[in-house]
Amino acid sequence: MKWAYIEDIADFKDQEVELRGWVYNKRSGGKIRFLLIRDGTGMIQGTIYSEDKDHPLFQAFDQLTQESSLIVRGVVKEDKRAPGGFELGITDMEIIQTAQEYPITPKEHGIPFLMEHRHLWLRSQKQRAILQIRAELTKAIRDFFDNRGFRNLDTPILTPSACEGTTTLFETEYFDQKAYLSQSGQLYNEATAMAFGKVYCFGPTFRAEKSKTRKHLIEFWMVEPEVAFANLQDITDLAEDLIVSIVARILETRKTELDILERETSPLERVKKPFHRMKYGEILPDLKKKGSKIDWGDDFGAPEETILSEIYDSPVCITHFPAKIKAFYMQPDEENPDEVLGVDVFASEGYGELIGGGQRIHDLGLLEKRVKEHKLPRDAYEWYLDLRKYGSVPHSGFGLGLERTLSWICKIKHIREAIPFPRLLYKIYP
RNA sequence: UCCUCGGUAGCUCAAUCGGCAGAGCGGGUGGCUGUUAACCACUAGGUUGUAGGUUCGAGUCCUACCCGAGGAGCCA
Repeated sequence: MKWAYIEDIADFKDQEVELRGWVYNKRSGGKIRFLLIRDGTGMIQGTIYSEDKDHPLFQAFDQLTQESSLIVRGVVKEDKRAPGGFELGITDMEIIQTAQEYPITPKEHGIPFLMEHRHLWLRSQKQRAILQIRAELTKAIRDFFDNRGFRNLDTPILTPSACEGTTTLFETEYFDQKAYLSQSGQLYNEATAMAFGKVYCFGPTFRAEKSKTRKHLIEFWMVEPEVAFANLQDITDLAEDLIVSIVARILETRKTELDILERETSPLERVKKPFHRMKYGEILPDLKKKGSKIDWGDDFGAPEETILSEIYDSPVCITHFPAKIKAFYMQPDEENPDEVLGVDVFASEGYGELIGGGQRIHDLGLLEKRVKEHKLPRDAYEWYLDLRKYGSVPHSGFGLGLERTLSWICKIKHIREAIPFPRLLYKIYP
């Protein structure tokens, strides 16, 4: 008999199939029994009917507990009464393992309990929907860059020094040296961009910051493109195109999952080019008008991100930040050296910063000066300075946080649900 | 790191002024021909986060600690 997956069940109407999966829930009614089976691709209701109270299938059914694993065989029937529109008339059942009392019952649970059982929570409908969209999002991002001729070149996770020298890094041993977990692939991207023109890296990054908010993970995934000869304008266009492209893909292919999450799609449908683009200095008066206490030179905080999404109902690009709040490698604006050619993209609906990036310093002298000003160990950056000695060109790039983007697309309350196993402040189990 | 709130059955929660520790779900037993987080009846299940203190008496009040949640700063 053919082993089928539930997501393809419509193709097997009136045919006999074998399904392999787990018990999601069961209900019984005297001479009829209902079994909700999930197989990782979907869910279907199986039915057993008999006049005989002691029918072997009833006996097997009665043994089943939530999340027991089993193989069932039967005929696929279309039935409007069944969730999903199809059901399986079970003719044969093989129990693989009878699950012990399953902790996550089909009732409400609290966050601490669910987090403690994250390895099981992943089986729930909403968690599956979020992570299904995550998988599609990753694919959409790769497709976007691959289709534009970008080369995917991985950057190291173990690094000899800080990329930006600001945020706290995880330190580890590297034989007789110290090493740090990467917090960005950018500096290495700049090297590969000089070798390949257009590159991107896509991998995990680590921040040892003691952040405890719904927008922060200790370990998160980031895609970082870097383009030789690109300026701020070019890279802002790229950032817009990327976001428009991935949102469109999710709307097109993951409607079912967005429905499971009860995600209203109209804010996503509004994600079209061009985005609102403003200089930092231009947006300040609007922020202040709405109650922000920000002054020129302050970085955006949570209140500013909230206000931005109150003013605009789609993503916004902010450029030309004060130099002192940005990283050492940011290219200053020629007309106004206190400002740098950086761009941040803020999501709508209060989800905050999705993208941070901009144009990098390509002048050797200026970069050397910045390294000194930021008190960075010059010998660790020697290779990075080399990139400015041998055919230096203006170049730009950015980083997009995968989990933040996913949180926004799914409109979930907390970023911890946007990754299978979140690493949170002081929390590394399971 | 700071601020706020919380910890009672496997889970979600209740317990009046300090006065016998309870319900729903889940488990077990039985019932029901179409259930949709099924339903109905019965049943088992407790070191009230830990340590100390006040009191005739503490889940409740006080002190310290542990754990968790929400928020801030920093960032993607």
